[in-house]
Amino acid sequence: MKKRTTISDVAHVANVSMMTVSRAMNNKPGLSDELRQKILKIAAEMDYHPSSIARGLATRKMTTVGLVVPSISNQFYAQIAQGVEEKAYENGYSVFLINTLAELAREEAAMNSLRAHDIDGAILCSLRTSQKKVLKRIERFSAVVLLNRELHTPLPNVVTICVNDQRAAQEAVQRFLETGRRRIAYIGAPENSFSSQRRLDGYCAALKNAKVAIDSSLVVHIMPDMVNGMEAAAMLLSRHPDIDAILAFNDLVAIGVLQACKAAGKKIPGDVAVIGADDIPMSSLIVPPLTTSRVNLNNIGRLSMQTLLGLLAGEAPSASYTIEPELVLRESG
Amino acid sequence: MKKRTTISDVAHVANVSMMTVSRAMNNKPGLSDELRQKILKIAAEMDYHPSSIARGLATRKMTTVGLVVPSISNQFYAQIAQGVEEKAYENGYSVFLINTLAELAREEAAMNSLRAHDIDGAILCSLRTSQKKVLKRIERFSAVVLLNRELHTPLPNVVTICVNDQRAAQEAVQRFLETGRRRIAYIGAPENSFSSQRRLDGYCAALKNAKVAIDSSLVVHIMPDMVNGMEAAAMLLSRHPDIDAILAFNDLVAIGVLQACKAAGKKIPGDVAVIGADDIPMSSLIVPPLTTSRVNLNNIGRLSMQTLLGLLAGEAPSASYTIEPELVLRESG
DNA sequence: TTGTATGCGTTATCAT
DNA sequence: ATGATAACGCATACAA
Repeated sequence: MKKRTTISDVAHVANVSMMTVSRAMNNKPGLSDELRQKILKIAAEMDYHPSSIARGLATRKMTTVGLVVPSISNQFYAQIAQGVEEKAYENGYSVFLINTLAELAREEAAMNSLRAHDIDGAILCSLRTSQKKVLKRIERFSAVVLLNRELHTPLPNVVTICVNDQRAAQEAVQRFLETGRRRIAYIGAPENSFSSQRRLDGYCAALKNAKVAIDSSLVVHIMPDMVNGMEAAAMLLSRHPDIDAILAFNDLVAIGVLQACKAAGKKIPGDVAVIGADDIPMSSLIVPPLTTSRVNLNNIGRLSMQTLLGLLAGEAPSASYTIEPELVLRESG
Repeated sequence: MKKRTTISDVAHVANVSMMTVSRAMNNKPGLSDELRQKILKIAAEMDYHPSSIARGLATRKMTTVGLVVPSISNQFYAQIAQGVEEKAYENGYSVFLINTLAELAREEAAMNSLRAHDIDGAILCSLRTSQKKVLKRIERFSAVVLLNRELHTPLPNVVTICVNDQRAAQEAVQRFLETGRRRIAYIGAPENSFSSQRRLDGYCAALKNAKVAIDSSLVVHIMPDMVNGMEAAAMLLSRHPDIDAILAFNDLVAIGVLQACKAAGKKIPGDVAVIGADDIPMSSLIVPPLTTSRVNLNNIGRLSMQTLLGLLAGEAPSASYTIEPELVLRESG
């Protein structure tokens, strides 16, 4: 490995002080344009790139941010991550990626790691850590964006961005009701998932509005993926053959549900209507095309990073954003 | 934001020197067990976490690695990233994530950024940068893993890991030939994609072995996603109605192909057989289930990180790995 | 316009 | 076993 070129190396070659090189590199005033150009040229020739850690130590700004997600292999977070990274790149920031697998210990480890790396800000997605502990950790960061996680105590350096899961679920169930369904099941994520909880609230609200009794045996909680969705739906359909609609936590689960319905000989949407959430790319391509609620995840990622940048710049943006999903009516429900 | 607790703060409270605290925190010899415990306890109470950037500046080891991918929203890379991050976490490393969108300028920017951040090593996926420039950049890193990119000049600090795309494609085409197909199309990624190039090589090799003439009008290059796959297949089928098999660059493209076939009234696999690559989760669930070649992407990610760690530890592992995909026969071909 | 001294938080090295 | 000092690479504050 080639040795690092330092500002001192450049200063020597250019026959100036380190400070002059520093000023030239950072586009700061205090030297003639001619000299600046000369230094920049020498730096380029020497392939000099300032050490951001040394700079960070000196300035206490690392131009790095942390992105904490349950799992980057989940398309939901991958698309958000793409948006975050794009916006970060556009603004000269680098991003640390950390997966937590939705485990509390990992979430804590993630926040400690980010702190150790002196990140400027963090985007924390779907945190399951308790309110109290979140507050405890957040006070060590200068700026935080909380995605799909509410915070009861507003803080000046924190913005929350939440998808309106409740409204989306409520609309979906209303759609079921309008098309004559009455035995409506909900396949949610684990109970400590805030998103799933909010979707359950919407589900209950819609049923209550329509004066349809809530049957708790029609509500199940699973780790939300295709296979579990399929199994949960198969179980529900065998125990409750009268089910005529299923609201799924997300599209992955919904696609599993579709498979289970086919296997059980149920026509979709004739016998059972199905609605998912997220509108992942495959949802429009499977048979039947899935009715779902859509949010632009890439935009959410970009918005999150943009908001974080605002916070870092000292702006005082609104303490919370709500992203409104749009119900996409296709054939499954 | 709360002010950072430093080693000096802890030293004061514990009434010892900074060095003693440092030794205690790093489990180094040079102090009684009793004192070590006392210091550790005080550090914990003060919520002291060493600054990795300061430590990095002093030791020139940042315990960070860079992961460069074309796009994290592509499931292929997302799953690899998951494996990389998991293995990194297990070994106390943090990972910088950078998307390049397969753009050369971005790839260069990515490598400069990683260098500026003094990362210990990098995992570079599907790099399109020229051999010469890659060598130029790589010499600044102490360890590099190149994924799905060959390097003609072996270097002591570089390991390449490649999926055997050629063999996989060759096997797929052989399968087509064995089932009587003769008009076999290939829908590949852009021409500067090494993976796609290798798949094309396999495609040609299989045809040559079977003494089937290669018709270049049956080969097209697209940005590999579902929609483009669908459009490319529709175009191919309308121009060449006699096509009886299509090899797709990956499953996403293959799924698009499936849609196009249905729209064109082609039975699968009766009229047209289709084989993809990657075995993404949905491939087994769509109708008809997709024949494809499978590699364990999470494992590849873990292997990459493991290999990088080995390199950093000064081990001299084999200069290259080849991952052998497995043809998964389902119903589409 | 340019340079010097100092500090960021930590560890290596050398001393005690 | 413990501590003092320098150094890592850079920028801030101040001086010239």
